[in-house]
This record gives sequence, structure tokens and C-alpha cells, in this order.
Amino acid sequence: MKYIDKLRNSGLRPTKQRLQICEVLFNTEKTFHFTINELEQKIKDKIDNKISLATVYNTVHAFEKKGYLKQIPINSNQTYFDTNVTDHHHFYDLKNEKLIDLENSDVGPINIKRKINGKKIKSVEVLIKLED
Amino acid sequence: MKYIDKLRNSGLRPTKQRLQICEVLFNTEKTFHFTINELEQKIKDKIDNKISLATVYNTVHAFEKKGYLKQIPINSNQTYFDTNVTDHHHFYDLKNEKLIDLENSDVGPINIKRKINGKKIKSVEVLIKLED
DNA sequence: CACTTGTTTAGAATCATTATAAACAAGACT
DNA sequence: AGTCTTGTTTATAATGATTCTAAACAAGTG
Repeated sequence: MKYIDKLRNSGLRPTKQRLQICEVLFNTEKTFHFTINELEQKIKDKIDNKISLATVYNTVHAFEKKGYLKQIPINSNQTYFDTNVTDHHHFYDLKNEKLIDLENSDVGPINIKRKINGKKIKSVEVLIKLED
Repeated sequence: MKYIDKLRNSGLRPTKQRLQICEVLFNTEKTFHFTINELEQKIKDKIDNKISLATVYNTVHAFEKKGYLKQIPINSNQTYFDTNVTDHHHFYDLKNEKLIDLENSDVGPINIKRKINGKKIKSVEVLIKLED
């Protein structure tokens, strides 16, 4: 099926646990943000067997490495991930501590004029803080 | 003197520890980034008495609240702070886990096209991740 | 000096994350 | 099928940054 190939194509064995986590993460219309703990809760709600916390961490990191997830650079005590791996930006509502996705078209092109020797730009992300 | 007033004006008692931390943080020409552990090391190098780690945490958080420091939103196991509290952008070298300040002129104007009802933009900051 | 309140301190507690190492499962091969 | 190798899962322990605690201490006020 779709996730089996996805995993195999990136050198990850399609185990039962990984496929179930794929269902939770990717079998939705909308992308979303989550912490590991939120994901664990979602998994518990959706499936009846248990997936060890270590496996959730392993899988999320494996998926991040393969580009199926990405970390959101926010200062929080927990790490935030995003199932939207396209280049996109965020509003961060300081009052509610909530992240809001921006469409790429919501921000004009960003022109980086400075270069660092021997380094390539991997990503450009804008964080727009909002107040009342 | 200068720091005594600064502290008093924001409702913080000018204690010996806070004044010493002020010296380390603000008595320099250039602004800089640091983690709590790096700051602790710097304090150890500069002064002979010991400042408890808890005090360093307390002070940094108090200063952040008062706007003398700000947190830099990057994902790292340690929290990064910046003595440059003006709006500005960063390179983040993923390999060395080092932050590099950008001048405002290094990044072209950023056009935010979307609005959120009842919210104002407080800051717009770009994080550019670098790889080899 | 006495009093109040804010601050410092060492150490303990917390909590997210990572490491360990044994049990287990997938894929390949015969 | 069975065997082998390698990758994965798991519970648990370890790590490490940060926060909490509560007692000692210092600043400011009168």
C-alpha cells in the first residue's frame, strides 16, 4: 500500500508500528503541528495495541531525517513537529501560544544577500510574532 | 552605576550578582548569543566569586521579561539567548550549532500579505538554516 | 536597629529526550 | 518451510537542561 512503498523507498522497513504512525500522521486532509506527547496520545486514541514511547521518538526522528516531517523552530519545553514539510512560514500568537501556518503565497519572496563560505542554505523560515 | 539605575528602573534590586551578570552581558561592544551554560562559564572566567546556577537562570529570565535579553527561536537541546534585542535575522549552522547574526540589510524587505483579525505584527524574524 | 520583602543558594525534583541491551521481526537466501 | 543477517521495538535506565524548594541572606524602608 501507499505507506509501505513510501517507507521502503527511503530504506525504512515497513513495520506495523511505523505504518500505524503513518496513518496517524499522514492519513489526513490537513497538515498539523504536534509534540511527541500529543502524537502519543493520538496514537493511543486511534489504535488498540501499544507503541512504546521510544519507538515514537525513533520513528519521528527517522521520518524527520527522510523529510516526511520537520521540526518547527519555536522555543518551548517540548519540540514541535509539522507534517507540512513544504517551505512555509508561521504566525506565532504570543497570547495563546498557538502556531498558525502561512501559505507560501502569504509571504513575498525573501532575498538573502549574504553568503557564508562553504555553506548552503537548507531552509528559510519566517516566524511572525503576533500581539493584540 | 549605569546598571544600578537600569535594574532599579525596572523594579529589580541591584544585587551584587545581577550587577556582575550585567557586566558580562552588556559591558561589551558587540552583542552576542549564549546558552545558560556558556554564560555560566563566562561568569566563572570574569569574576572570582561564585554565582549559583539557579541565580543565573533567575536573572536571565528576569532580564528577558524586562526586555534586556531575548530568546532565539531555534530547536536545540539548550535555550539560546541574544543580547541583541532589536529585530534581526539569523543564520543557523546546523553542523556546528552556531548562530550568526545578519544585518538587517542582508535580507530584503519581507512582505506579509495575510492578516489575523485583532492581531498586530510584533516582529518578523527569519531563520536561515545552513548545511555543508 | 528592626522589619518586610526580594534574592540567592545548594540541592532535590521534574520532565523531555536519548541510550542500552535484550527480544523480536523483516527480508534474503537456500 | 528454515536459517541467517540486519534492522526494529521495547522497557527501563540514564542523561541533562530547567525548575522547584525552603532556608539563609541582603536590600530597602522607617
